[in-house]
Amino acid sequence: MQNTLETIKRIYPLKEPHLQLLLKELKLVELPKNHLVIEAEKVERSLYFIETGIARAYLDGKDNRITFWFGHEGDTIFSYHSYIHNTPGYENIELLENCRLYELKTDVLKELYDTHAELANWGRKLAELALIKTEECYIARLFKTAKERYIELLKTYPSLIQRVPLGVIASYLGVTQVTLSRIRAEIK
Amino acid sequence: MQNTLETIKRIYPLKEPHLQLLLKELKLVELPKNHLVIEAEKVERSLYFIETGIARAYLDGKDNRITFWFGHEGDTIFSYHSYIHNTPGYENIELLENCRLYELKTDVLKELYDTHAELANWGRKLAELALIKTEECYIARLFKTAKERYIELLKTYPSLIQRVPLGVIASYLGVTQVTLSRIRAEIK
DNA sequence: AACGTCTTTTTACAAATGTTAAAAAATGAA
DNA sequence: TTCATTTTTTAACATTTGTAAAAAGACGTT
Repeated sequence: MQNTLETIKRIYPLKEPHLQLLLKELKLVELPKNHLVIEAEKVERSLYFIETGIARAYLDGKDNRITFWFGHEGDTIFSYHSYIHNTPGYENIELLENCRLYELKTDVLKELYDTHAELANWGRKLAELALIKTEECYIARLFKTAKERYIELLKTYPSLIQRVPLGVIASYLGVTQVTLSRIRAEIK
Repeated sequence: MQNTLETIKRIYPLKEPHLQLLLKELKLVELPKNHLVIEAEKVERSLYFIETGIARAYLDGKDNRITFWFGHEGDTIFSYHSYIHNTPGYENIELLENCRLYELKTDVLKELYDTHAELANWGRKLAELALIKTEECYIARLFKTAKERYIELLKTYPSLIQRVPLGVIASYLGVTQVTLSRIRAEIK
């Protein structure tokens, strides 16, 4: 659980007893490629830490499917919308390869938040960090061209191109697959 | 302080003593239209609750200025990026009219988080709610056309059109002012 | 009212991206 | 290897949006 442990510690420095309180609630789950970890229209009862593997979040529109997030080792899979409103979320999160995840039940998490100030602060930090990541994603989308974001994606997730159809990546970049092909032709 | 009080209570139900701990740290500031509450390249030491008025966040690109957020009564003005990393943020937040704000120093806030579990949970909820708002903004941008988002903006901030140059709104919608004019011509 | 300034709309044209379909390339199974 | 299937690229054309500049409108001042 090396990656997950580091992730948890990096979020907020927990003292040993509180760290153990959290760790003992984690359950290793090994899930196959294409598995839907989070399903739209369902109320989610768990969050996950990605120990190994890659995942994506997508959302179906009227006549298209848009991927708006990729996650890998050290990232968390968490439908905040579903968790906060206690209603079905809007996103699907799918594994792009066989993954090892650590699962944490949200009702356990809420209980921990209510009973331990240290863990409440850890949870605050978890949300704050997720917030600035989302914000960065949003702003990158506003200020960078699809070409710039494609080049960055290659750096951040070098293995992605091997494993994901280009149509998925194109939707993440906000262009059609044809345009992505033109971008690829341009930069090589 | 009606609006701010309601905002604070709505975030997370604080019991009276903890609510007072927070309230007594708030300081009313009245600031004029066009004032920059948050400045890019500066480390921010406060967050603000909008009691009355409208504000916007913008960011300067190479040759353009993009507005990516509007806020009004009940919203908070908070540079999470600057606060979390303790480095200068990237956004400017400008008042679009004379505003009454309640200011809260971030070092006071951190102190409260560390010493009171209730307030740590309030802070967690503050971040969680900000997160899903940002997420919704991001997703709306991916799935809705500029026209749809313009119509929604008219509903959410009916007064905005009166007070903000259309160029600003166009940048928020992700189109040029010419295109926004075309949209406006189309829907009336 | 008349003037200057700023904002918004309109126009004409250019550039970028989308659409559709076909060709080429890659992949996997027999 | 060969064949069938899927994915990616290319091409031709249509549509949308951007750019630049002019026209129209709004606003405040004298």
